[in-house]
Amino acid sequence: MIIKNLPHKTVERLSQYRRALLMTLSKEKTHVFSHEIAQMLHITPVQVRRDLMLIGYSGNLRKGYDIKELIELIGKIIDSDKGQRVAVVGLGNLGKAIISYFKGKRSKLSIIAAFDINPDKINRVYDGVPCYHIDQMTDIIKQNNISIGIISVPSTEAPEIAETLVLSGIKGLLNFTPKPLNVPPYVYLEEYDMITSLEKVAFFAKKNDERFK
Amino acid sequence: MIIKNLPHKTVERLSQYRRALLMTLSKEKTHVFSHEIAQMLHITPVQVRRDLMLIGYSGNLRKGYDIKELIELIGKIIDSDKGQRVAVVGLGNLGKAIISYFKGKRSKLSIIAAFDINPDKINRVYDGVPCYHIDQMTDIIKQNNISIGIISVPSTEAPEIAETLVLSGIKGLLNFTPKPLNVPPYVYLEEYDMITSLEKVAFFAKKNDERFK
DNA sequence: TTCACATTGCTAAATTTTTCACAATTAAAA
DNA sequence: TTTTAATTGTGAAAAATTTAGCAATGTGAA
Repeated sequence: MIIKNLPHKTVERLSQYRRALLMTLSKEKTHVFSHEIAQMLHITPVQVRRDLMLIGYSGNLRKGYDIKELIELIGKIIDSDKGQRVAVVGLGNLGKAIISYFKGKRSKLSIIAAFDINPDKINRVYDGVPCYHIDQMTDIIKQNNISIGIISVPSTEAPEIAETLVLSGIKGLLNFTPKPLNVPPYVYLEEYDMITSLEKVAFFAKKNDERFK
Repeated sequence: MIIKNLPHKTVERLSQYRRALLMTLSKEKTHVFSHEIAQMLHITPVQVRRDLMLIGYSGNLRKGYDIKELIELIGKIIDSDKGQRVAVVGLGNLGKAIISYFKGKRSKLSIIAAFDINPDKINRVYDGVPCYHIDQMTDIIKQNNISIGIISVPSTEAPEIAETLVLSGIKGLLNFTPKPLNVPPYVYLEEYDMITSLEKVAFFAKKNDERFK
């Protein structure tokens, strides 16, 4: 299902709604109100309703939204029906953390390969994900039709890795190194830097603290 | 230095500007143009100039911005002059990754303690950060005036950990678990979920792919 | 010294995102 | 059956964020 021009932020929240709903799933509770979802995610109920409106989902006026239906619909919108395969490049602490976070998280995304240069790691399997040498990256990506790459190598290596991934035909990249990358426009790039998050927390914690003093 | 009502997004970008500038720092290059910063971070030059305007920094009309001066000014705005101390709770792969990311990243933020329940980890030092048992958390946080907590425990534990941290007097929290938390308004909470990032990449990669097909 | 021109700084406009406000609706209670 | 009360859905307003457009300026070249 394709809905044209879904706002960036809405896409992000849809993923969060689904995650939160999957966590609250139970036999007794089949429906959820907008204000319940809102409370879980620290946003407003209107925003939830607006997002659901954008994806054309209607709730029941007195019972709220059908949890199972909603989860399914979000899947139809944000997941690719064929599924998408993911590779993690760099199997250090972060790479391993990502893989174990992912374990058991159903979803149409599956991490099916990891790459590293450390011989101790190569040809071993981590949480169900086999690790290969980086030299094999292009081949394995092409063979397995992997379309998404997660970069968790040391930042000095990041640009070269990114280039190789792009040449291997990757369609989306998630860069966890602090090194800003450059990719062609047909590759979607998302960068996340922990330091920035932490500095943001530090800044607003400080500000908050002054305000509540 | 305090500038009232600095936009949320600007704070985030200031941190990124600093990081990017620290990476380009060299003897030969003392100045940088707005379009150079912009290119590194995939944003527009106008946006860079606007942000710098908000913090009251003036560049040189033909040479651009003085890199050293700018780094220093950003520090004056987003850092706390006394510095802020940080604790990592949960020393699994993610906790270790965070600590090692942080190593050597100067800055007024310092990770000075880690907490876990695994006896093998307790009383050991990881990348310069000592690990204590979670039972000691409140004491150590108070003694060392730690104001920021990073939560990297399994998501089931997160709410309890958050509560303890809040009671210990923490001012800001960075939650890496997919479990949404609740904290009082005087605590700044930032949540980051890798799965959401990855799903976003997947969604826009798919969309991009259709567009460029 | 004068000129050319790339860049900054900034106002105003545009766009995106969030919130308000309230009519419509319907499940459950009376 | 009627009433009540809580919730949805949404147009319109507000707020936040980004971008356009351009005058002003200062550097280096002529």
